[in-house]
Amino acid sequence: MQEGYNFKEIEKKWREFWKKTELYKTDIYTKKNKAYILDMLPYPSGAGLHVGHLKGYVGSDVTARYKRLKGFEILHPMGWDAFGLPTENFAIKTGKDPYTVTEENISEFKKELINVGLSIDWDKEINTSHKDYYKFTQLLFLKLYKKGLAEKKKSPVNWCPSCKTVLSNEQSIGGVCERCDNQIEIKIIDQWYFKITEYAERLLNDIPSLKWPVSTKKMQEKWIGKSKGAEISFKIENKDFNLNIFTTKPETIYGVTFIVIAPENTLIDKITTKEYQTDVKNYIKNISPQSEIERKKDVKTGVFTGSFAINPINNNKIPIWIADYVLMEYGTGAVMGVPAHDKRDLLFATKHDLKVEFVLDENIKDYKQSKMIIGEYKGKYVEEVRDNIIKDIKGAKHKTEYKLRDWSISRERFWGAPIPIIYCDQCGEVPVKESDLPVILPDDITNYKPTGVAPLTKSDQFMNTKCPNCNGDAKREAKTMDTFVDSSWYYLRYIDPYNKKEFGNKDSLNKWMPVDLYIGGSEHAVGHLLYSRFITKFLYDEGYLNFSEPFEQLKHVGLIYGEDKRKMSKRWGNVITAKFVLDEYGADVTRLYEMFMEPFEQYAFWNTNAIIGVKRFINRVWKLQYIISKKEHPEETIATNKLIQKVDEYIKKGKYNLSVSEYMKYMNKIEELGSITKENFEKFLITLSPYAPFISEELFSILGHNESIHLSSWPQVQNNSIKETHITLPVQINGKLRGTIYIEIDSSEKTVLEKINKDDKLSQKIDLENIKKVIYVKNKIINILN
RNA sequence: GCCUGGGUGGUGAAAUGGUAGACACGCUAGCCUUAGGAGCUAGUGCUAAUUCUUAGCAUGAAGGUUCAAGUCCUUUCCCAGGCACCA
Repeated sequence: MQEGYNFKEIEKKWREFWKKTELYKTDIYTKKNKAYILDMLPYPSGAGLHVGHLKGYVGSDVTARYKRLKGFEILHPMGWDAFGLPTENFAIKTGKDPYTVTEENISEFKKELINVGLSIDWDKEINTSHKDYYKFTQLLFLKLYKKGLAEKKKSPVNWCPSCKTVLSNEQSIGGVCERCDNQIEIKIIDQWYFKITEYAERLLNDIPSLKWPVSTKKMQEKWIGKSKGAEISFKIENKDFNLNIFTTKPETIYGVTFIVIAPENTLIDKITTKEYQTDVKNYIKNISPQSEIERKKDVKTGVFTGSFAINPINNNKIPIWIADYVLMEYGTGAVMGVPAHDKRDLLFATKHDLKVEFVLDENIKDYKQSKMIIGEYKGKYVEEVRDNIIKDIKGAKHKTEYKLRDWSISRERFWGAPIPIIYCDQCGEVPVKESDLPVILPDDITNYKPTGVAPLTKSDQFMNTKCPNCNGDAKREAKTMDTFVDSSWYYLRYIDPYNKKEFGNKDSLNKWMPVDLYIGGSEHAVGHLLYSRFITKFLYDEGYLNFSEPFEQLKHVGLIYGEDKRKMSKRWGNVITAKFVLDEYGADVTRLYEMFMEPFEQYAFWNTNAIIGVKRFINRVWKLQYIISKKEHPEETIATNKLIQKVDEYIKKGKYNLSVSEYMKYMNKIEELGSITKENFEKFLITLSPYAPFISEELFSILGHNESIHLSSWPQVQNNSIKETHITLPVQINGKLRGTIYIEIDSSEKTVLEKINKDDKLSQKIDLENIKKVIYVKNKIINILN
């Protein structure tokens, strides 16, 4: 009587065994080659872990286990992005404190991740909300501060009226809050910034060297948004100052018919003439409360200032307007209006009856192919004359602009790392001494409710301190850091998580970094991934690291949607929890199915019905132990070699779905042959073990091994073993498939034609006497043209 | 509008320019079973017919290159994701 496969007992047994034997512990000081396989730091939300979260973790675990079998020392850690708004909001809602909420969520997440059989070294677990971690987040702040790369400035910020906090540009894409989808307002307040813009050029230049998805690299390039052009200074009639504009097409200066400045531009008061003051005030009053999203209209509103500028190339007098289609944040907050060669300027000119003057015979397909039609350089291509024109314009210079803005990092919320700054009446803004870190979050706050004022101001215990300079009474900065700061350096901490003095031991960091394979969702294409690159470059400059890119290879995991094709969410009731699938089908089946259902990077709709195929497969794997035979079939050897090669290739390429197909093909073959040798069975189990670590471990031990399958080596392909001797060759006649013939491998054209001649069916279809041409690709195809 | 990806059976999907649809789900028939939402066997792109065979048609559409195109080139339509007044 054959026993069925009882995953519940068996998986439990091996989970305990792996824990007890510390099977997945990383030896940081190893002499072996290293591989750092990392998942993006999960946010332990109260909603729990669902099947979509698992997919990425299984993919990285497959790779980690594969590389372990290939003889690498593996660092495959896990931790928690534990600070943040949702936890704080949940705490407010339930009356619990964020510490407890976080602990509960982490423990739930961790349990499921262990159940799924990830080969994680849990000794290296990190938690960004733990003081031993955020001490170094604060240290990072101080290091940046000392280099002038962290600074407080009053500036317009994205404000979420619902979360009552500031958001970064990356968190407010499209003018809505990333967390709650509310519309963003623009507020002008004191905020802390990291000057990522200082690194714009380097962040851009290193993109080509990354083994990342093209789309992500392109997104970063666009986000950084480098444009080369010129800054041109315009004299203003009857005024003693100039107005600077930025343009990428300085050659069109001949066609400037007006100047437009942004409504937020501080020069407006000085430029506006008396008689236009009321108009201008009204205009600005009407547009300023509007959010950016409302400003993105094709209607180009604007108002005349009453003043005129002088075009430096031809001394033409041109009107200066104010319009909200000009953005203060980019360039100089003023543009030259060239309606003939700019769509927006044309819309504006048409609406406000402004002149249109052509400069170029514009080539619609390629601007570079346009020729000048007026001025000194008439008849020449734009590209050749640009530099000369910049030279010709008095007060013009080459200028490069970036769309990238500084990184806003301060938040008016409680559940984050406090910014280590002290305000002293005598000394002003003073950084906390490094030796005084961490600045610990207080435990005397019970009401976190967002009011717009940082909650930490309510804690006297926290706020009151002494000035590190003069020892006088002083107050602490009450804002906390955005969680993206926590996660901008965490990948370093896994290497040396207990280090009390530094981010991590320098030698260890340099040995283990960069991350060899980084797996996570594409939603972090510009936020987290750009911040991490910036921080790595900064720490490189500071001499802590000898590498300047943190993630060598990046792979995105596709989202899993609910069975109803909507995003998995409590709101729709379509969440398939990790717990449910693991309880129902076990870890091996869950893992295999998540890898099998579609290409890894692709989004998918969950389908519980389809999981049965993998379940059947696992049951068949279990039954292989009953058909072990001493006699090896030649086809069995061929199939085994092929399996090893294919799976090897597919894991390397991240084509996880295709390796699962290979296992199934192999299984079909073995069942057809009716037996398998112990040796081949072992090889099969080892190649399967990265995907199905439990059943492969159990069967390996049943085969008599005392040591874990996960400590064995990837099987070798036998080169001198039996190879396929015959193949089926497709036969085409005039380009159409008419049949196949079974031939010896590497047969000559002559042999093949003879064989076709002997084939009753094929020879009837071909006029073998009148062959015009034969195309024979060895072992691939033969095409006979009559 | 711009930047990425994609359009292949009833479904998820495979295919270094060389037998399109591997592998799996589903479906159909049969076996086994008290039962099947378990298991096993066979079949399954579409359309014809003279149906154990054969022919034609099939990878969003239209052209092109080639002995040969899902794959390369040109035009075009549609879908998904991202960005979007960046001068």
